[in-house]
Amino acid sequence: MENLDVARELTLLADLLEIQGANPFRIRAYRNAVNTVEGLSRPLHAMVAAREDLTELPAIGENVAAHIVELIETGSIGRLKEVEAEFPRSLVELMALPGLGPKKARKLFGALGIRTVDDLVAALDVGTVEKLEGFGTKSVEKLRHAIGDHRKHTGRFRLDEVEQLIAGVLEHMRHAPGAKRVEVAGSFRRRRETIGDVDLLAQCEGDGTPVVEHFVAFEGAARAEAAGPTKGSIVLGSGLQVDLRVVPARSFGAALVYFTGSKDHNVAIRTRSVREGLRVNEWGVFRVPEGADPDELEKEGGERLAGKTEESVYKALGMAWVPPELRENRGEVEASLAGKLPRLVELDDMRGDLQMHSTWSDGKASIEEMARACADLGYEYFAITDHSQAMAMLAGLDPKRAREQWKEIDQVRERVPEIEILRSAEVDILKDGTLDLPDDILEELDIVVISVHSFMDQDRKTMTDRVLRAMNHPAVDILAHPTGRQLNKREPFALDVEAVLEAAAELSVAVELNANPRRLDLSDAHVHRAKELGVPVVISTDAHSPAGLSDMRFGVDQAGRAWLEPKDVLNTRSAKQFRKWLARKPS
DNA sequence: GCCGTTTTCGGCCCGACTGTTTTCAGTCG
Repeated sequence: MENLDVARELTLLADLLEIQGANPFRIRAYRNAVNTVEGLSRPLHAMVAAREDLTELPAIGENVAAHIVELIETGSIGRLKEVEAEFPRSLVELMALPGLGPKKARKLFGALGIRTVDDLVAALDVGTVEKLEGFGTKSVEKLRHAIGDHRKHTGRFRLDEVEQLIAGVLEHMRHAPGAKRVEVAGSFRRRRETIGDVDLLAQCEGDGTPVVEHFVAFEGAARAEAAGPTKGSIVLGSGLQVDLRVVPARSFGAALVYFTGSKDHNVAIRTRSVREGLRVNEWGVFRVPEGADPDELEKEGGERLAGKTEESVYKALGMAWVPPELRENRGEVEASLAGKLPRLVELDDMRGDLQMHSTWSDGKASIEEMARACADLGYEYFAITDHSQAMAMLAGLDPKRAREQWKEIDQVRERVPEIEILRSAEVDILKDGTLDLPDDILEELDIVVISVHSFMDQDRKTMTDRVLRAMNHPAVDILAHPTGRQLNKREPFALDVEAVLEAAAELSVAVELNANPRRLDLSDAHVHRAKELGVPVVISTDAHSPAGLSDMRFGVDQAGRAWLEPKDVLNTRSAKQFRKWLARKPS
């Protein structure tokens, strides 16, 4: 049982309690606990096994701690079973539909016995939903659209997909009448690995209606969901929802903080500000007048302290500006107040790229083309890591071809002297944990990268033992894409990541943060755990062409979400310092 | 259900838009 499984069960409990109509603050308490669990870098099952006190964790008290222990030790939560007896867990599937919340889900279930999206479709078809109190022709129409979208995609889009999907919207908004500036906020700005919907912010003085009207008229919009004087919402043909908010310059920074989120981050800073007699909303930071009832104030009532820039908003709250990647209420608020925010790793810090392929295996470009592309990026060094022989369909290298490749590397070293080329290979970890190239080849490589590409359905113990055995080979330097996941496509394979990271620390093996936006493997929480354990991290693109080298920025963003500083990332080191690390082991 | 520079009870972030409930609940972020 992984932390994500625990988070899922607790979320389910919160959702069902909401349908049941439980105390909203109790529901929020569960959701706060979920946020803690999702951000936790250590596995709860290990903490439970070690009899650690879970109530030490933020937002987890006696009750939730008991639920977690029960879940891990018995596989289920009694409290959840009780609620499920009243409302089936399939109802939360309904709540995934935009516009359908807990109240309506309860109503559909109570009045019509609807449990699933399929049930809902049937009821919509026979017209019984429309007759329900609280539902009308419009809401029925919206539900039909929502179901269509729901079936079209999994609900979330990868970061790189969203970049492409919103390019047209951003171009369109450049011509919005009266809009001075348009920024993307939300989870996209926080650089989460997947995005649910996109939040745009436009700056405009006075009435925002023309900006919103221009926005909803975007030709790529399948339909408009909402359009008011300060807010609009469209759904693109892909099913991606894009929301727009329009604010004046004096509020732009406050709105940017607010719509960048995360929700938990906002709640944390607002809760703090209430204690200071301040009020924070998307219009600014305001001092609540002595004796005034905050509920009676206008949205911009009271003395305005800040709002124009994000920096001013945080400063008014006694905080340093927080990088968007950190805004998850996982310690950044406290760190900001204490002046102890990390200086996150940036693209400019990167001095080399340690995984890429050439035409020697499944890459699209020659070694020389990759070398020149890396030199153009300003790197000091890079590693050519073509596949090993087990990857026959990818033209993986056997010992003979590896030696041939080295001759070509020598030639390219002469032709492109401005960059250091490391002789390497992405060596397959075979089914039994042995490596796919013989020791004499491994010893002659400058750097050895290993990874799993086969038998990914092994059980957790077999897979973990296999990876640990491979890591114990003295020639190994880097474990690449450790969990094998592909976002929205392939689940990570069963692996005890905690055990792997502990071994990496002991064996002085680095772990890769694969920067390819389809992978981003390890995840941010696991990378954070690597940092805690002192495991060196490398950020590599796994590029199969010169264009693929630009994926580095996705890896750097993810590293920022894991709180990584330049010193935590091996390939921020100069070539000389990196060479020193390579020489750390006798072999 | 959690939490404490209002410490073991009484709070808990704040605003916009939609649809339909003629004065506001539900949903969303």
